[in-house]
Amino acid sequence: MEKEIYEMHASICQIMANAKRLEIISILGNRELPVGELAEKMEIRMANLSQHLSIMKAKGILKSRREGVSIYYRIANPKVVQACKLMRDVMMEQIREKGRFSMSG
Amino acid sequence: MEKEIYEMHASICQIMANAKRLEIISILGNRELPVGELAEKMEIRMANLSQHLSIMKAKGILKSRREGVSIYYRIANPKVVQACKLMRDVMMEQIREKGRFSMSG
DNA sequence: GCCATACTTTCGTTATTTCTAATATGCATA
DNA sequence: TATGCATATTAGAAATAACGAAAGTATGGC
Repeated sequence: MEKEIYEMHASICQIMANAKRLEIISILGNRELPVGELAEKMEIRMANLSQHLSIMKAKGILKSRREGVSIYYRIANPKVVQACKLMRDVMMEQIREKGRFSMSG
Repeated sequence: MEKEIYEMHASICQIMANAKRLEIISILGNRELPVGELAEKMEIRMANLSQHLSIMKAKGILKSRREGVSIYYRIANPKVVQACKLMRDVMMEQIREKGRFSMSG
């Protein structure tokens, strides 16, 4: 059913609908980092970061590997980064065109 | 402030985090359609569709023009369609790789 | 001016998301 | 096996989003 495809599609796009998850994607880029280091860079509580990481991993956006006591996360598919860039472009073009950007609207 | 950029970015990405809005983007593609016709294709109530259209227009994803009594909507920036395609690819690759896709996870 | 059509807005309800705090797990080393 | 460190999970509260129903607005024809 076509509608189910849209549901699945929406559920994966939802990853990018959160500022902290976008920050994770942006910080990780093409390298891998342990959770603690990410938390430090982002200045958020580790429990909260861990929740986001687990959501992103479950959706297949991130992958992780353990090295001793720490767990390294990385982006699973570079297309996610591309898609993010495109949407950022869209936003930037809007800001330029209109001189503003309505977050609430 | 960098954090604000992520908030703005998230708020525009949020458009794609909803099945009906993805369907709107997919149906519109590079043509324009009046609201009634969209509602018919999507099989949803016009009030509900109108709500989605208004959100998308406010975010600059859609543009509209009136022609007599009907209002035609179109996608404002083709990059949105590209971004959608990329995320759909990510999803499809996952389905292929894993033979499954976890929507809830 | 009055009515029909096409669409939009408002409001109340329900569902989903996000966060913090607290608790639990997994691994390494003594 | 006991302890400590890194990370994960759970529960519950607060904020946000989505929907339907009903009322509102704009346009065109009579």
